[in-house]
Amino acid sequence: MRMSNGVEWALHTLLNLDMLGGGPVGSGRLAQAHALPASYLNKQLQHLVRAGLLVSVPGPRGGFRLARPLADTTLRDVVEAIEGDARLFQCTEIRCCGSIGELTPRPTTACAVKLAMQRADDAWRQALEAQTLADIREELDRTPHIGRAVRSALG
Amino acid sequence: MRMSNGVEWALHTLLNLDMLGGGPVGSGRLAQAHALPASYLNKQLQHLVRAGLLVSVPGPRGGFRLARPLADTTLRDVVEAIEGDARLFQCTEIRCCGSIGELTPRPTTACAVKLAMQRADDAWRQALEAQTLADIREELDRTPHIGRAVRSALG
DNA sequence: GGCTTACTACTCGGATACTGCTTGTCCGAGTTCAGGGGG
DNA sequence: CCCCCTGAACTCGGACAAGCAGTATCCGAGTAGTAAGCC
Repeated sequence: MRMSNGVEWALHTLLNLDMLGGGPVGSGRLAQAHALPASYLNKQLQHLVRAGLLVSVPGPRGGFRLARPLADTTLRDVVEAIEGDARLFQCTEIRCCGSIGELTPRPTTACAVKLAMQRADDAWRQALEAQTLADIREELDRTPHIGRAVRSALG
Repeated sequence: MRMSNGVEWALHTLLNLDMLGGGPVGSGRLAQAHALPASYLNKQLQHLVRAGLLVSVPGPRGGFRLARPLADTTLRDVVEAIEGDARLFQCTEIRCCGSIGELTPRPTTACAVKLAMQRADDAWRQALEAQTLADIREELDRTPHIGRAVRSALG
């Protein structure tokens, strides 16, 4: 149960785009910034476009730019854009199968195991939602040479 | 990023073992209880043995029995026994790669993205740890026919 | 009759194939820009 | 000199393979129980 690398790529790319300002940047240069496979990064950024976090501009001088300020984008938005919004734990209702399932009437209440795992899932998503990319950007700005390097590499 | 089915299987199996009392139960019967593939369930239960949640008894009349009361086993114990204790988000330090990485000195502080994701990870694990299997057992006992069915199917 | 011993049946445990998803790559559709020709 | 048109280059977007973890299965090692043989 490992999260896709695309989440890390997406987060750093969003932060880089914010440090550069408004203009669109192509996936090729964004990939070069962190030595990532360009086409595959492009694929991940398409997920962010569909989720409304990025806007894509076709043609020469095109690329991707932020759809809204980083303060309005939470970690949860990014994770769910890449990974989907499926639950970490998927209940397959095995309580209704096999010899035990046949000996019990159709349950009317939700599976207690499922509910317990969902509580943890909710805590995770809530913690993700409580942190915006602007918070991380602020953290990064404590070391100013990072922003300078980004502008120097991509600007 | 989906959790393995083995977690669900392990949780229900642990609960079933507790409802039956102390004696060891073979993986064949435990699997039959929920119509699961026996050998594969066996593999998952081996993980629980290595984690110290179960004790295995070889030979005829052998099987698996609980190593300790359910009140001493948390959801986190089970999840980490099956899935391992690796972080959901694994930072690959791409900030040090590519053209940006070459323009920045070796960072002395931890990656801000990594830290933010770890905070959510910690919230998840904490929520898992706050719930014991005894709590779920208590929830299940609200509908007594479940326990009767388990004892009737496996006892 | 009681004890020892060999055998059988049943269990866990790990080694061995198979499947689906994540990862990675490639090519086509669309758009902007530049340059040349015409008015 | 200005405008229009054609072509080329560059971008995103989705379709097409490769690698790997999760899934499923099988067989061997070991043990408890049983039954037969011996004292």
